[in-house]
Amino acid sequence: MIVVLVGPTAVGKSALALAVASRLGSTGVPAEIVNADSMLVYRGMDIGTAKPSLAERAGVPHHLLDILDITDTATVAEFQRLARAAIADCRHRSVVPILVGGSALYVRAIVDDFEFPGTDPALRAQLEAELAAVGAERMHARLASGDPGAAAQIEPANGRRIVRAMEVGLLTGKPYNAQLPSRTYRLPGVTQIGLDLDRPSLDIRIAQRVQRMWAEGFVDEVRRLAAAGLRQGVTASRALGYRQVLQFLDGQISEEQAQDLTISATRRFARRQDSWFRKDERIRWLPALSPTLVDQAYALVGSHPGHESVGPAKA
RNA sequence: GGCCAGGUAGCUCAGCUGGUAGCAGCGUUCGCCUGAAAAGUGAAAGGUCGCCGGUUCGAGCCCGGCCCUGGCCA
Repeated sequence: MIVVLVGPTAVGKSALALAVASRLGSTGVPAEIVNADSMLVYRGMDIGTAKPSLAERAGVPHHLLDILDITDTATVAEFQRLARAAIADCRHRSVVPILVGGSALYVRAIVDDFEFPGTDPALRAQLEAELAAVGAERMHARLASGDPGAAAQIEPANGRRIVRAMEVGLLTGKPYNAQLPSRTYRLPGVTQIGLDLDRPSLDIRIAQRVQRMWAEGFVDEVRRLAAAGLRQGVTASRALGYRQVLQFLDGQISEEQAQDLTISATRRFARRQDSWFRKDERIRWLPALSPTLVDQAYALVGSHPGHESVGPAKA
């Protein structure tokens, strides 16, 4: 079996994962946590990502934390490979993997039938340069002439997706399938648990969390990382909070603005996460603030068939 | 008490010589998403234009009075 914990930022996924892991452990079922978060993979990005501390992870092994350098570019496809390997590894050792993530695309890429067409850095760079020179509208028109189906699915202003569609087209010679695959698990015994919290409460928690980050020295963390090349990191430099603090360090905005912008950007992100997860009818939702949350989660996990044995998983 | 500026969308503001208020920014709501996803993108809702009266065919815009806010002078 495999447990998947999803939900917007700041609802308490990490804490619940630890609690469920130790609960399972106490009943003789070892469990380990597999991170499915695109920013927790970066070494040195601790405060701003609310990464579980070493002390917190002491009892439970965590996978896929601190595996990339700030300047590396994280990608879904790569993450998919690593996470599936980690899950397979757990299963071989009869350990229950608990996948924790806030990005539906990442989670689905790991757990669902999901295949990514290849990529080519040089081609990508060339297309991106053209996009920058010509603009999204023109690129969209070009896409439309070669692959009308994809163009119809992609917004004319969405340069990012246009470039990727063109890249795939040039690489495979086939039209780009701009449709997401159906929601079907490729792994057996998946229990997906979502943490639910009303907007006002979540907004408050987000604001408090960001303020706490500042109090814990977030700005210094970013300053250190900036010296280590954070600005060169394509993905890392865009992380919530890090981007805003970089703008502050560059003198574009005030520190107070950086904090306010971080809060509002995080709120917006939480909304996007929400609309993503709400569509997945396989998720079992639990009230995030319930005093019996751990019991409820454990009940869902424990009742799942496949508890006793799991066949060799192919990943 | 006098002078000046200002009171327009939840917030910050724009507004033509008076002719049905702005594709405004932020926020909110809803949607899209296959190698940057803590990314990228689309749409919608929302206003008795401070209050009362006057001029006018017609006033957010002109006139008078009042209320409120900020600043300057006493």
